[in-house]
Amino acid sequence: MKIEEEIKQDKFHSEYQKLAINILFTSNWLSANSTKILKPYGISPQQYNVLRILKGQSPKAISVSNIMERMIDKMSNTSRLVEKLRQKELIERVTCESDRRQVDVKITHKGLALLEKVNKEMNAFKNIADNLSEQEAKTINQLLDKMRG
Amino acid sequence: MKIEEEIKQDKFHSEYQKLAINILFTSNWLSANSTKILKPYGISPQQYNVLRILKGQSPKAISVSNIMERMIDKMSNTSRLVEKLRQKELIERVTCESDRRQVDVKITHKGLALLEKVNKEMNAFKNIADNLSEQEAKTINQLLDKMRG
DNA sequence: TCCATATCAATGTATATACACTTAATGTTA
DNA sequence: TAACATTAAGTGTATATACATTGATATGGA
Repeated sequence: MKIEEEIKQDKFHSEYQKLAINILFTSNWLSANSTKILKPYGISPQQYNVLRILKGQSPKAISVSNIMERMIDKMSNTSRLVEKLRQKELIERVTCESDRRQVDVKITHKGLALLEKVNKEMNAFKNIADNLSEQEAKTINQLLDKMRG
Repeated sequence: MKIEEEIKQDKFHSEYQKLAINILFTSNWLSANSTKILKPYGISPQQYNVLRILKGQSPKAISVSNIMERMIDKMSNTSRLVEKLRQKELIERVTCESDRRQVDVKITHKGLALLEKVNKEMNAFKNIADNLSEQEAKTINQLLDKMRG
């Protein structure tokens, strides 16, 4: 559906302004979708993002600041997110011996098992694939990268 | 900068997964930018969105639920946002006489004046225009609309 | 008219977020 | 090595958010 209809605004100041609004709107649309899928599993999209990052490094551990660098939303509070995941026993956290300021974080078997189940449902990206060709997805990816400069 | 570098992830499961992440990341990037510009004016991006919607209707008033329909983030709490703006005297709120469940909301002179000043700075969209042609912006807009189905 | 249902806005509450500040450990250099 | 700067992580706090619920009004059918 056209963004004009989604937010009932029939004209925009420019194609660029419309683009900014379209990106924000689409992002919220994607988030709402993930939140809904993740809810029954008791994790937020941000926590899911952290779990995926840790799975990507598994079985190695990485530091909290390394997690932060890899997060989609750099502004979120990684320490507290990690603590939430630890309470659920989805990750483990150990002080790094060689640099005692750092904390080594690693996904647990329980975390990997959860991710396995969730990922199946997270073929929410299937929705996207239903509407766009792979080439079209690639085009947007290239243009967004270009846009951010 | 390529999304791969932004979040230090060198490969994705598919072009579609990459697209979802790219949209979320770019949206956060835009939000962080607006938050920074708006901060000295004491309003949040959501409050800015509401003010713009009200300006679009000015001098007419619209109901809280009409505002909600037009918001980029439909999930936010419009009642409370409106109350914040009222406290700052940027809008006014009157119970609708013909339907006493509704509330008529209208932007004030003070609100319009603030928007005027902010909008000048909000040519943050200039950043986008620096990197993309109008045709490229249009292409992304069309593809995002198509993507949401 | 009466009652069930729908709609509009507001509120309660748990959680999340932004952002400044603190604490502890490590690096640097005079 | 003492003094200062930097880095990593955690914390305090005000605000924002998601989401269920409430309360008031309106609507539509028996």
